[in-house]
Amino acid sequence: MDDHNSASTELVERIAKDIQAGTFTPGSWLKQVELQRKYQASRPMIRLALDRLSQKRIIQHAQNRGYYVHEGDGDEVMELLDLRAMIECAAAHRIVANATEKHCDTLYALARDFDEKTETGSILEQYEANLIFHRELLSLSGNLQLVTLIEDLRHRIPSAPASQWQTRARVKQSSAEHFQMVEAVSRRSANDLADVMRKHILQTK
Amino acid sequence: MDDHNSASTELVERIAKDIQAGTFTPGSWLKQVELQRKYQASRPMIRLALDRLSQKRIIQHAQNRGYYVHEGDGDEVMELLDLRAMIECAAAHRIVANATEKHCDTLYALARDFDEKTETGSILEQYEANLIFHRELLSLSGNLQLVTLIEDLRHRIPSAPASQWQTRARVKQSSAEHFQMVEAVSRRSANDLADVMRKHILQTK
DNA sequence: TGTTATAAAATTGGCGCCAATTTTGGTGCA
DNA sequence: TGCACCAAAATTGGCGCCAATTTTATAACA
Repeated sequence: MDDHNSASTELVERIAKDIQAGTFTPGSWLKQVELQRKYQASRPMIRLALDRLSQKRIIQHAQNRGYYVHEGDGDEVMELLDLRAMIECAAAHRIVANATEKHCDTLYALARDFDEKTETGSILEQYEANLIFHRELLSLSGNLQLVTLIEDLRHRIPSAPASQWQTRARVKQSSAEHFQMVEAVSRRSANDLADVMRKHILQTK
Repeated sequence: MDDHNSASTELVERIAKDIQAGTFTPGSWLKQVELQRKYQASRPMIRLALDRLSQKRIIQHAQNRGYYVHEGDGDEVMELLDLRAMIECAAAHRIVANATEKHCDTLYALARDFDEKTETGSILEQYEANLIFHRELLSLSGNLQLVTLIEDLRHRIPSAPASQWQTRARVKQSSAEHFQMVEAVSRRSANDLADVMRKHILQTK
């Protein structure tokens, strides 16, 4: 469909992923020539990608100085997490209402998948398995806009990979919470699901 | 702070407002030369604005064909309204918890303001007075991210000014609902507030 | 008369250039 | 030695150009 669009979109996603992965730490400058080399893209492409990322609040822009990775204000991060929790909890009722037996099985499989990555996989693999689980869970709300919205919100939360997924204990707890969510869905308990989700999100600082 | 940014941001807002106002109807093409004339801006500026609007899902892009005003899929519009309702209702509890007497007075004043615009003001004035009321109400949630998020969501709902604010009856009902919201806040009834908000949002098709 | 092929016009899209601004490094002075 | 000032280098930012594609208009043909 769109050829040009896919090129720049892909570029945006690659940079965003590298920011999440910690290749570019919060506060560091994203120099255009450097990005040109790193991603083998033309200058205008890079500039477009940077503008899009700044619109998404993933990076910030300073006139005549350039773009730098957004440093999460303590309050802002809390607000974003809070907002995520609000929305996802509100979706809990829809999720349990729409979930069939088959959906539960799928969710369980994805939860197991994440759990395995916990042991063997790289941090990036863990991150992605986690994303897939949550995407599947939220899609049960029946509202596709909600799924993409939450994903956008996620991107806006500054990555601190070192602290975020640092302790194995925290990752393991996340995995355990995933199973608790699946269980709550199976039991058709919206309130329990909402509780676990809120805890899951807010603790995943 | 940002000079360049403010220029393009302003341009984006002007075009967005014109789209909301119905100057550009859903489905119509946004030709770059035309926009250049209309907004007295350079080609790259226009292109940047168009890209930003397409990222915001306000307009859509077709490779080598151009940009056109996003035509709301029936389902998509419903999902967006549904999402708005979910989030705002979830915020209802926070709102009543944070609202002081003074806040209620402010809200009442804004509700009255909208009501007056209902009689005397232009459609655009009504639209803006409505926006201000809701912004004030939502800001009581204590979460600034939520306020801007809802505003973004609003922009993504295709305007049909002719049908949206067409009937005076509907506008009057909106105004009445505003007062009901203020009353619910005053009575510290989160559930009532949530109910009115949901109704208000979903009926404002 | 309706349809297809072709050419001209219009529109979009990518790229490089150069000016404006900021940062950096060095020099002179108290 | 520390500080202020100045010049050079680096970086960003806006603009116009031209190629690629699509659309429209025209003409030829069944």
